[in-house]
Amino acid sequence: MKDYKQIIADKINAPLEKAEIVSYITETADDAFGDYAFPCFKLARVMRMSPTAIADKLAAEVQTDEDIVKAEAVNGYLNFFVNRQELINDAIYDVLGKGERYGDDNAGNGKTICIDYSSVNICKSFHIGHLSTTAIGSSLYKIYSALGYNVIGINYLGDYGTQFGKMIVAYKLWGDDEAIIRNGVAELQRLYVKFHQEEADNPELTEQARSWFARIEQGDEEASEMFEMFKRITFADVKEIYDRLNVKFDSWNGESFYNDKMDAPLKMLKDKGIITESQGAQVVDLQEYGMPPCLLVKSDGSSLYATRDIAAAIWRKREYDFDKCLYVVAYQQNLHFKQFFKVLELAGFPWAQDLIHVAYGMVSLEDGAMSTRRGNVVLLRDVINKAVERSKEIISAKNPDLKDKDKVAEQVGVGAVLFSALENSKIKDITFSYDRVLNFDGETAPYLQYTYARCNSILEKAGMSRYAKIAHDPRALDNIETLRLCKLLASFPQSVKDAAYKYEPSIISGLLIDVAQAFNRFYIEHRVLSDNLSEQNARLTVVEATATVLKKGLSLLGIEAPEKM
RNA sequence: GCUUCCGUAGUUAAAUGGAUAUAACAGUCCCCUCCUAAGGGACAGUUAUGGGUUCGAUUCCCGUCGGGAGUACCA
Repeated sequence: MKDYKQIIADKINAPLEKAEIVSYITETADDAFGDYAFPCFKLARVMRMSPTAIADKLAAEVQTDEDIVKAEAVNGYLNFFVNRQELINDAIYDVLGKGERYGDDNAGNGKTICIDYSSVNICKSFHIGHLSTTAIGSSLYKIYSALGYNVIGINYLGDYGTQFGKMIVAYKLWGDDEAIIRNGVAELQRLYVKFHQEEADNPELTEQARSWFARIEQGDEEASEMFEMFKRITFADVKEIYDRLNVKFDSWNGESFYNDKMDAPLKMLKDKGIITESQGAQVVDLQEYGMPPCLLVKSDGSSLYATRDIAAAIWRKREYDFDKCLYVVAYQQNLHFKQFFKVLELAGFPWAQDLIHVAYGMVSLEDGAMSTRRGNVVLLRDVINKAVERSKEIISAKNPDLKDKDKVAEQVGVGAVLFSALENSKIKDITFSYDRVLNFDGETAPYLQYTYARCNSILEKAGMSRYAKIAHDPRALDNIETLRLCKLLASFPQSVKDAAYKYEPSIISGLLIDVAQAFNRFYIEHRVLSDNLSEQNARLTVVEATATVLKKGLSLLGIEAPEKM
């Protein structure tokens, strides 16, 4: 695509730096106004003229050519019309030329980025509260990879803490091996909930749990064996979910991995005089930064969450030499991240500014917050199963002869679930609703997949695959629907970059919805397959370019695009 | 209390400080002898509130109201 803003800036004879002019140029709100606009209001003071007069004057001075065919002044805006036929052509051939690599970039070559996401807890079932971190993290993984970064996906397992002592106590008291084999994590979960119920009346249990956890830490054989069993059961459970969601990790180093890696960082912080003692605990005072102190060592000498996170950040920097390290974790932990980032900064690590907390909103149920302890959760597996079920129902109603029905139903159902976590700004809270996840109409993954399948069906019927080189009639593309669609296709690479640098996959999902809507309008207005071959060939290029962008965009969200549905 | 995030149609959301605030869902009504109706179209309906900055504010600043989250030995 040509850099129209630059081209236009060169044609504006205003007393401003070119870069500043470029920064003011926007796309028009309505294509009736042209394609790009330069608002003249800021010039009013400099030029001592009204914006309307300035726009008139500048418009008269613009030299039109084959790129910029018209400039006109409207209400203080200087509006430009580009050569739309060429814009359409450039957009299509840019997509077709790059194919599935459209949107890729080399901006990240030679750079490493760590993404800490999903981070499951041992013994806890995978519920919808874990969907956001998993879907957003996995999508950012794919987006940064497309931009050429070397990406390290880290599942920072929650595999450390007194709760595992509690699990052992619960297992020894009420454990039922058959039920565990049959129900896996769900059974562990049941034991965990039971423990918390019983613990309320029997504080003795808490003491036992503490001592069992101490035995895990000391490497006691019986304790370790049980702990390993809990881990195996949890992994079997989450592996199934990750496989279905097509989510991958390069490292599973969890909290316990850093158990023996905290002493050196603590000593270093002490040597630098950052740590002070307060109420028996060792803390970093952050009052002058408007934050409560960051606790690193409890009064009983044991470590805390922040201690492990600091050790982990230092270890990761040494191991991966990351350019950035992202933590895809809910905003509830905003303060925690601000604190430990600040501690690392105070410790003199310049890379502390490369640690980024990618915060997202909470998921709650219609009847309130979820709680693993109270057993009030919606399991992700159940949600996926219901979505796949729904997808099957629709297929049998609308397309009963479809091949690979089960596979397509899985792709559509899983897509719908993933999309629900990626469609909106990540910071928004979500109230989980089956009605919404199971609705496959409108702005949803199935709508995008359906539109892709529509494109594909036309391409298949046309019986050819590469349209780029076939002669075609450009007049078949000279219409507003094609223009709007092609502008969206052309903006895809920038959206991929924006999504990466704002840590916001919804920028891509939003664009894909716009693309699908624009395509479906194009589809209704302009029949593709026809006897007029040069017209057909021209429109086929639009269809193929749309299919390419939809498929690529969906893949960056971690969603598959079935050829037929 | 303090810190912080969020308040846009009935609901869920969009909008680098720019032109008439944009979609979807739900509702009512149209469109399959026509490339997949998981689609398209029509109708109706929105910036919490009071100030300020600005030529121009959903966007930036201050206050008020409402909601979420956090706030020392959990993670």
